[in-house]
Amino acid sequence: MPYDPSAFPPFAVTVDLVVLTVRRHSLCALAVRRGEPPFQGRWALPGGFVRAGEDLAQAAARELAEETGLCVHDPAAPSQDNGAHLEQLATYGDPERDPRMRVVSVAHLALAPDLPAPRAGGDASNARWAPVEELLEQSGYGRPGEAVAPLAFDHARILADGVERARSKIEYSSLATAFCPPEFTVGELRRVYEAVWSVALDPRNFHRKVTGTPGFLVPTGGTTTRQGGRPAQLFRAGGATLLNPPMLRPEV
Amino acid sequence: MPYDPSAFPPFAVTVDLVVLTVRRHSLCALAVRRGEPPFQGRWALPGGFVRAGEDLAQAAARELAEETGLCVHDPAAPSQDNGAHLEQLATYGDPERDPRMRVVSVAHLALAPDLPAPRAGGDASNARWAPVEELLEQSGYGRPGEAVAPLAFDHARILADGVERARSKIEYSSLATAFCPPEFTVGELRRVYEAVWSVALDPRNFHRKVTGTPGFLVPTGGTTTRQGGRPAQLFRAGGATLLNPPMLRPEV
DNA sequence: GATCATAGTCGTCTGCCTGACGATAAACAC
DNA sequence: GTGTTTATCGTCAGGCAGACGACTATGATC
Repeated sequence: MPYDPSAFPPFAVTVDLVVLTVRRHSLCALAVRRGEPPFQGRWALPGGFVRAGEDLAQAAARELAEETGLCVHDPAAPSQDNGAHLEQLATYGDPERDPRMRVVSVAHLALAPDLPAPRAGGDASNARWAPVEELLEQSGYGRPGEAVAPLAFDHARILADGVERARSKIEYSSLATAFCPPEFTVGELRRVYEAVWSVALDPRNFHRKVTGTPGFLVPTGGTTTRQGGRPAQLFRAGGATLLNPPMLRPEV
Repeated sequence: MPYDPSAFPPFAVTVDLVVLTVRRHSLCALAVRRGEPPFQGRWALPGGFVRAGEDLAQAAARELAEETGLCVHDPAAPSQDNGAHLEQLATYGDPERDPRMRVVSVAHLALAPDLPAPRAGGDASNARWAPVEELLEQSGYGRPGEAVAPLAFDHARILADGVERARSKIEYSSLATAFCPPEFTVGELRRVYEAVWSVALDPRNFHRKVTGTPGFLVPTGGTTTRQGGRPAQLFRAGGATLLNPPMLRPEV
């Protein structure tokens, strides 16, 4: 069909964020409470409209900074610490997903080290880190449990997709280090895997695997005893981004 | 910020398709020649506007049918043959990507068995299957070679992302069978892997791997000699979608 | 200070999978 | 029949992962 500027319907385009972190041995996501209809009072993923001159990645980084204060880790400037990993997740465009109008949401996935309490921003009257299994209960994506209202819109689906992406991506990439502070121990990294996968890993085999993968971990020379027990070596994330062979996720 | 219907800029939303197939031992993508500005006369990926009441996946399936006649393989109705695999790839929303207006494109990846010559549809004055390396030359995503005009818009980038997705996904899933006709031999499946990865695989180890993976291949009982040589067993794709352990892509 | 609990680190062993490659089988071309 | 092509089965060595023993170094408790 020939080009006709009036032939296409207008859409609103938003970015929604699945921000994951590991707190107290469990995988948590950032949720904001909606301060207005629709879904007023319900929990939702942070997000907002893409602005006129703005790229999708820019919009996601801006929203992330507004909600958490996190700066996106720029591979060109690795000196910047506390930078989070941010990547595009998927796009959700069901015509019925927002009752107000036709909204297409480009969801992004952010991985961050454990942070202090989030600050609520924008139209959210509250914000919190919630265990993902708790957020996904009552939504068909988790085990039934406490009577918690499901996430607004299709955000449970988006969160489930983001969690699944994170779970599979730490298998074959060094992304698990994005959940850790700049310096961390092998045990802390192992607890990240255990929290994200909800499994127990053998500390000895895990240690052999991560220290034996070239470029994954770089020793800093320091040690720490913050976990109790024998002091552990401190590491930084090495340059390698792909793990080959991958870390194997145990069968359930 | 409070909700204000006038606070967001309007976008056009399109779907673009990376349709891949294997022809004559090389990975090919569907390209359409643009019949109008911008980029008039240049090759581009097929695609079009998402309609008002249409889901993104519906729009992609509709465009695919318009351009190729392919029906999307519905897992709920596996009896339908010649069904292609279709999945969302990524979304591209650079403000400058379309000089006419602000367009966000939700790219999809389709994998199809070898097809007869494509039919040009919509505003395309021509359509063809072109080897991906040829389409990616001159675009910074392939080796320099013949003087071929690069793809329109950011379609070279989209194609490169789609090809990379296909290359990595056949490692750990049974998706390579989507490139094959309903019944195929181990050798034909091997040539799919060889074409997509541009490598040579050992026929004996490949045979051991695919026949030894439960649920990957189901023998139909028939044999064929369409490749010459000793008759080969015919298989259908089994129910397994994930390959565990994965097929290993040889180092370059 | 001895003992215990906790966590980290190094080794060993076994089984599975892969890559390399030899050998055989069944068709077709001449 | 001989040669060529493709399919299929087998063998062997190396690498890696899971299971698990052993030892080390700290803090807590008695």
